[in-house]
Amino acid sequence: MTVSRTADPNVSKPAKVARDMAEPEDAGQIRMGELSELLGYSLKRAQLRVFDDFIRCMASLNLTPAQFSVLLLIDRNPGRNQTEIANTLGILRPNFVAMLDSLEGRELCVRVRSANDRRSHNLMLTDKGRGILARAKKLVATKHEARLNEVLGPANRAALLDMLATLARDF
Amino acid sequence: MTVSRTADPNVSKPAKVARDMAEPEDAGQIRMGELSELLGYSLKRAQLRVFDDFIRCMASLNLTPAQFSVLLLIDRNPGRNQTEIANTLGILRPNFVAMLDSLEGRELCVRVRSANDRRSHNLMLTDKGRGILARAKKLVATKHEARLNEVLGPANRAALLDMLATLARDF
DNA sequence: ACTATTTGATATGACCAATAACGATTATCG
DNA sequence: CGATAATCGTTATTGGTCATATCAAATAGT
Repeated sequence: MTVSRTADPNVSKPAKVARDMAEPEDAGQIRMGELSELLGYSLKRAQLRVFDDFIRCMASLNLTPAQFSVLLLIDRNPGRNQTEIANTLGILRPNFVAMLDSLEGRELCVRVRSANDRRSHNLMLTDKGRGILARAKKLVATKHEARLNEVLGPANRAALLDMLATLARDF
Repeated sequence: MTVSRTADPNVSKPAKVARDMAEPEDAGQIRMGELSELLGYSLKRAQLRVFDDFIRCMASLNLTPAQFSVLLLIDRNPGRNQTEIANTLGILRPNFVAMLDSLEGRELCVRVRSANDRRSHNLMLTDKGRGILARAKKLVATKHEARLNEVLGPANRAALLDMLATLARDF
């Protein structure tokens, strides 16, 4: 993609507001055209904002959205191997290795060689990992999702979630 | 982020469906846990799908979502400079250079040194660029957005767009 | 005039996505 | 059994995007 996370758009050039005449007549706001009707564009924009807020809310725990989702999934499905966890998150197995290295290096989870199949690793959280995850969940609920509820309202938030799930599933 | 575009998630391991007993009792679906309630997660997932479809719909014209948005913006705001266009799209100026190089190389737009300010380039579409843009808009309307309407329904699509705009604006 | 700022551009680094390939292990099946 | 194929985690590598610092040229401010 291309839409940046920090190059805040529509900064609107507050410099030279209300010009005292004499200029090519434009110099005003830039017209978005049918861009405002493009679902994909708004989708991307909203996603970047939401992720940004998520990261800010998690700053004290230093967890990215992806890391959070991995911890969550391992906690809910202890003993699954890397391929299974990576696949359900849409992460390719090669790229999942470094990610697990990081989490395991922080002692949030462990790889345990499976007894049945000595090729695979059974993944599970450490006590520390469960503690961090619990704190992370609280932060998400009280800071992140709470803010979403403020902006959207509970009903809209639920409706939005439903539509997004529909898109991710049936599109 | 981390969610991949092609590592299709929830492939669900159709191998070994309906096992004839005798297994560690799990081996079934992986539990998503509160991940299904995480707005950011669904947002990302949906965004990747929509962009993927956009790219497929545009395959004949070879336009990415970002390139399409640039052409659209230049068409609606001819004569603006690179900084202005890049900023409103959330693209950083350095990263916008190669993008314009590509579009200009395909003769879809041109940079014209400004007479007033000889530092800046006035951007405008070529005739070819306008032609491509017109065809692109048709493809988006008849293939891409039409499909979104099918899956969501017109009312839901409008509501979704509104909520996403709200998020991108007020969040 | 002198300094500061702006514009487009270059170079570079960090990170993510994607593919191919490898060693170790397990499954298949003739 | 034994050969072949498939799977698991891993490494290496490539291409793409995002971000920062910096530059020369041009302009603005004083």
